Amino acid sequence: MNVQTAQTWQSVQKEVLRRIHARDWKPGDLIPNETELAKEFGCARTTVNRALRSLAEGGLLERRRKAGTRVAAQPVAKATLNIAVIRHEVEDRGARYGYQLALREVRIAPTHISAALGVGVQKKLLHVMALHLSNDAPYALEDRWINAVHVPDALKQDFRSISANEWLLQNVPYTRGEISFSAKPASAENANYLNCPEKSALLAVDRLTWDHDQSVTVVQVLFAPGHQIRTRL
Amino acid sequence: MNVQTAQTWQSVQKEVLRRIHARDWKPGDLIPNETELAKEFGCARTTVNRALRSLAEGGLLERRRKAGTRVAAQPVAKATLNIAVIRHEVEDRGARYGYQLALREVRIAPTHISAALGVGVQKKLLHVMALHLSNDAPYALEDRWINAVHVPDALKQDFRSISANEWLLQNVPYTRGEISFSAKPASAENANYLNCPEKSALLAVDRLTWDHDQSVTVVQVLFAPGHQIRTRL
DNA sequence: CATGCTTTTATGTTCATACATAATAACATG
DNA sequence: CATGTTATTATGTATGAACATAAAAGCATG
Repeated sequence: MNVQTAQTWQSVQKEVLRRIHARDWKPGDLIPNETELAKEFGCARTTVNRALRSLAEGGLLERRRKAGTRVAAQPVAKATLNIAVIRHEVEDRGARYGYQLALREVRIAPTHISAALGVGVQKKLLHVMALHLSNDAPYALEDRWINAVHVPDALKQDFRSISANEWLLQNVPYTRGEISFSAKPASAENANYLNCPEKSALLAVDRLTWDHDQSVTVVQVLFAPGHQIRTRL
Repeated sequence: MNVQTAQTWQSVQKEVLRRIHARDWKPGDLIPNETELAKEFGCARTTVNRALRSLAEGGLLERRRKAGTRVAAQPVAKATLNIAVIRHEVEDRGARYGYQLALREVRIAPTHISAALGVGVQKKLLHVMALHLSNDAPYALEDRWINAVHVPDALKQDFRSISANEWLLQNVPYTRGEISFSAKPASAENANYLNCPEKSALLAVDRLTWDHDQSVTVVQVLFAPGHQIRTRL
């Protein structure tokens, strides 16, 4: 019984982490319950709970009432990607941000777009394409459709000085969304904007956002060849 | 003062979320402090704290001592990707998983690999390539180097029936890692394994993991063309 | 007016206690 | 022995009170 004092939940977490990394507690193992740990560490059960809950949220522990807490058999690595405004992404890398509106039109969308947005095929939607630049070089190509029925204010915007990306985030709330990452070959049009060979491998990020039961926007962002999205584990 | 009873931190969070989505509290706005909200909701400050802290962790609120809590000016969308064992990824999609070891060798690594792992250029490392199959079709190509100095047990494994991916997760702990996503054109060798045209756009996931100050492994996983990594926002 | 010290304040955390809830284990009953 | 009921238990949550801490704001001093 290693009774210590002046425990913070972080210090409890740190010790638990140490034991997991040292393999005192191996993947799949049941660890002592909160009451026992609290006694051992000389702190309140609340404090142990805080430490363990936080680790469970990170996927390193699995907890179930009555069954207890065990070390995750295979810690599902949770990579948290911060999908920021593209301007900030560029500026954070210490580069000069540039923006060019490539196209703005109101028209009937291709069926796969209106289907994704869940609007009638005959509805006119706002279509915006824009190029984001980093130190004057093409950085990303944004191809976006906005549900003009749900977001009529978007029709008043010309998106010449502010990107749809930023305008929407500041002006239109959303309650949920989907995001997907994939690789796509550059079309002739893509290649033209991004100044790269046709069929180059491009990283594509597709997003679809909803405000309650109304779709807001669907967007594909194509990054210039070589672009990486990185994060810690 | 809308005094309610029987408050749970989830119900407080729900109401706060409602106000943000309804734009009662707009991006950038300062919201009432914990004590005031606790009074309004008729619950303890601790309960309000729990609700707001959780929202702040999700990036929707920004909190600073003394300065107070404000709605994030632009909610940085945090996409949490679950990087699971590839076998589980395939099985979760309801497909039959298959595994083929393509190559296993112990040799001096290319300099960019030994540099990434932070080992001397003359050190021999374990190199493993394997193909993961979904319903007998190529799903992903795993190209991995293992730091045999730090993980000598890996040399005893032949990786013919269990993938290095799974063996490492179950047997070797790590304390931190980096992960990056990008798009790459298929090399002739890639194309051969993945049964796709050369120069196809492939989604690449690169991982580098460390156990304290010792590198464990560096791996590149190339997914077959068309593969998507999806998640909710 | 700049600079450093002090006060104030909102969030952050700990604690003991109490009760809620999910899930297992034990038991009873047919 | 199968099945449904009950007790037990570990985590989950709420509370009030107290103190910690970061940071802004106010104040004083040169």
